[in-house]
Amino acid sequence: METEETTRRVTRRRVRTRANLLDAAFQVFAAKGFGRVSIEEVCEAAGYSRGAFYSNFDSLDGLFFALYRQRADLIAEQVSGALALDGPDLDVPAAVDRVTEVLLLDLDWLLVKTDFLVHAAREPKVAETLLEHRARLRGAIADRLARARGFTPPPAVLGDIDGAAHAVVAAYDGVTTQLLLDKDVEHARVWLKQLLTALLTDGSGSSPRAH
Amino acid sequence: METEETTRRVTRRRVRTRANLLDAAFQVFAAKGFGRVSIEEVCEAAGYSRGAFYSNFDSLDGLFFALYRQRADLIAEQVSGALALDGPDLDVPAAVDRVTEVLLLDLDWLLVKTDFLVHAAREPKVAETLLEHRARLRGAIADRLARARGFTPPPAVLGDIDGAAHAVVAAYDGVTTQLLLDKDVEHARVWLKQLLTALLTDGSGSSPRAH
DNA sequence: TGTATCCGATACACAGATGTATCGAAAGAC
DNA sequence: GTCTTTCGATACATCTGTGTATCGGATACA
Repeated sequence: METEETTRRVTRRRVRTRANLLDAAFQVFAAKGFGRVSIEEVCEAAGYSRGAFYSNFDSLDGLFFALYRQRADLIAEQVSGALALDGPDLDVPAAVDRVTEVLLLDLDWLLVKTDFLVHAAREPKVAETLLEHRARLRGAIADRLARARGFTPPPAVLGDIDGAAHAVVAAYDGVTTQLLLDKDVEHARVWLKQLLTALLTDGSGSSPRAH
Repeated sequence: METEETTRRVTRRRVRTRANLLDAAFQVFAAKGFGRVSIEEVCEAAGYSRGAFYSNFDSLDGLFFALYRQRADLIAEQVSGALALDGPDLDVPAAVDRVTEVLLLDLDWLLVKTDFLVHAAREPKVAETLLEHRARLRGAIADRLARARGFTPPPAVLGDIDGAAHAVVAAYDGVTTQLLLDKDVEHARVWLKQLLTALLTDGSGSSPRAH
């Protein structure tokens, strides 16, 4: 990996192999867990030798970080899209549906993301980055809520809109935890929708069975 | 580790070293993460050689499993105690307070527990065990809710009491995730209380700021 | 106290991963 | 096409962890 900031001749082959390494890493990490993976395994999965790896990254941690960044940004984009989709007004339930769809799309991603969480929990520098990502997500949600509900304040003891956004994220995280164990994506979706509805509305909705 | 089920000659030293190994393992796991820990490190931390380890366990996984079991049972007991504390009737807020206290007591435990979660997410056999633990916990909560609220059903779209118990666990998991990153136990406590209150009551409570 | 059994330390053989140094080949610039 | 720069394969030295086999001291029990 480069440490110098001299202008390299930035080739084309390089970006391809880098992308290949990242893709392979995602697969391997999802399958075995970050802690159980060696550099060699990633290289083998990508069809390269270790030389390629060390030419593009400087450690497994570095690769993992790049991988997380890449995928997280992608998801964040999708979420933003799902949030912005309908007009400047209302329809929280529809937004909840769309976001839920995006967030619980890929079980492998949830696995890797959780790996990254526990990794970050022990590396303050990394934790900071993750916290920023989450803050951005919350911000987008809060904006959406502010737009949607006009001045209808969130109910109950959640506090202001910011509190509601916090609650949304917490619900997402909570559902994710269960999902990682039972692998039932469909159930997780309806469950998350119910939770969000319960948190964001005044409890005037219907009362389907939760489980 | 024993595989035979023959009656060994009791043992006293054995239980002590086993306990020591488990304690050391907890420290080391909390500090570095399961995936980053070697058998040697655990032994060194405990003041034993690898011989002691292999005499008591047959792999790091085995040790980890035993460790989780030990601590999880302990916590479960405490939670049960906190739930059962007051009379057969009511006072959900008080119970929420006590349980919150117990659940968010030890950051190290949360770390190790999350490590165990991602571990279990990739080992169906382990996942089953964890799911059972969680089901028991939910059961205890549901019982408590049933006792406390009489026939006041949980509000909103959560469904029945079982759904409410599910929601409580989800809230706990969600708050844990954030806590692992920002390490702010106090904030997590008040935040969890608010979330639970929002989920379990009809929203008639006060409206403190959430964040 | 004697003694049969158990526990855990030590040594060894081996497997696998790491990082670096080197070099041929590929890719871009002209 | 050539020439220069960059990429990535290979080989090497090293290190760390693993599991096993063995043995002396510890422990329980009579």
